[in-house]
Amino acid sequence: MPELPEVETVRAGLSRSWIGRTIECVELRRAGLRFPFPENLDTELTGRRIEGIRRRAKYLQIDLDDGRVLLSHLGMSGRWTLDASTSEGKHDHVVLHLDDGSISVYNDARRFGVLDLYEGESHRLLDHLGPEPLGEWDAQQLHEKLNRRRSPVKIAILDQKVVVGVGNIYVCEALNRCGISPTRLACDITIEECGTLVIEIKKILAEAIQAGGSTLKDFAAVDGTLGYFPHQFKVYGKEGDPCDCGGTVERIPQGGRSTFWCPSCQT
DNA sequence: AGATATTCCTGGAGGC
DNA sequence: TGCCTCCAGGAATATC
Repeated sequence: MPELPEVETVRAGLSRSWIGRTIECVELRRAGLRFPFPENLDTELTGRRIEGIRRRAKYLQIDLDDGRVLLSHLGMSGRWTLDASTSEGKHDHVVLHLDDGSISVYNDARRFGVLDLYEGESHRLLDHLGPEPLGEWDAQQLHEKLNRRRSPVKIAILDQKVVVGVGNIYVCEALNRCGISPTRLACDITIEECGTLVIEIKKILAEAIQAGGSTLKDFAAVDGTLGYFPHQFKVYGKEGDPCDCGGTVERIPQGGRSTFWCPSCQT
């Protein structure tokens, strides 16, 4: 499941191949993914040159030469494959033919992804989003958001209005590094603890981007060979394993998903 | 407004 | 081997 670091690496990979290219032909193999595609998406994209690719939260914003933006979210299993040799895979939903003769394929088994076209600054999926964790994000901002929430801190951090891009894996890892129990109420997290959380979240995301950049310098994330980064997790998926502190990693359900944590050192 | 439940979807894992 | 059930999860959406 791509989290922010994965999306950032995909952005870098796509940028290298796509920027400056013109889309010559678009094949839509179905009418939509999570949401229906906008009307005539294929012809609207045809002839457009790609001028840049930005990222907001886990959304990719592909800037086109007519001022419009192609919005792409990978959902759980979405994947852009560049220089595809075939576009006949089982879940190949969208195919772009570029003016250098290459073929880019969007594949998404679970179809939680999004592909949309918009113009201007505003989009319904972007407008409500909270701060970027790797931007000017600090303890004060986090504390203000957590302050008025009575849900567990782990659930609150997953809320895109609190901070964007921190998914289930990295919130578990960050709380473990900070020694904070995922079951604590958000409003009980002190400003000092918010400071630690902000620092650790920034660090863990930056490390993951670094790992992606070095391990996947050939942009494996978008050439179809890899869905996960070979990243070392301390608690995520480690139920029953020993924690560094000597305790044992446990798994508990929170909001219908799994939280991995160590009750010995996270209090 | 905030909390909670539901929803989308398929592949993979475990049980028998 | 095969069938069945359950689970994973981002995040919008509806409901209370």
